[in-house]
Amino acid sequence: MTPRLALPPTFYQQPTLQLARALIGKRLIRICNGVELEARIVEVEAYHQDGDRACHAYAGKTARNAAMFGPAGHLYVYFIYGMHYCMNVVSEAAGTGAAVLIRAMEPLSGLETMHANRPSAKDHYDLCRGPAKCCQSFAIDKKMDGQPLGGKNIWLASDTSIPTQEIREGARIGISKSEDLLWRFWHDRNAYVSRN
DNA sequence: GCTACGATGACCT
DNA sequence: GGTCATCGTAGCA
Repeated sequence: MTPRLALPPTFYQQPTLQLARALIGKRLIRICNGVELEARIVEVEAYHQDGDRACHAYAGKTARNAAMFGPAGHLYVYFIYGMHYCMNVVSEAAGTGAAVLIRAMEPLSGLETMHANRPSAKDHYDLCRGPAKCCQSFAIDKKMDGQPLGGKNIWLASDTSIPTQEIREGARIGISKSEDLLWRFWHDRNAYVSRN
């Protein structure tokens, strides 16, 4: 079994696009009702206030996106479509609005609890195959907004060795602005990715 | 105060 | 591939 050690704060200080790539293969670990949930990240999208009109921080800081302007390595969790939550890893120095959206993960352990958290999932592939599904399986909502990764309830741990050449990049999904930016990164031909 | 809409998912055809 | 549930924000009056 791979180590459970949290990644150091310096990991989150790399530029947003670089961090987005680096997040592919990392493991997200969360303690939920005493059960350890673990999954590896297989799909992400980067968002940055500078020149990215799809970024929630593009128009400046508000109560909703405040966590994006906070220190790197914290969570930005937002509510969308009246019923879903999505989680981001905050990047860049405090004062800059940028983050990486976790779009899909491959469940590794605690699958029983994930299914309990997300009853509509028909199989383990469907537990974390989409940003809102990740939050549902991991029981992440607004209460986690602004929380640090590396605390005792939730943290990121080292790689599950995905070769760099297996990481693909392309246009982000579900946005209607700045669609030209190729800021989505995913593990090629991975069945847990929302779209290949 | 009012209103449009969104970094989605479930279900239908 | 299409529809729609459901509500917090932001933008505007």
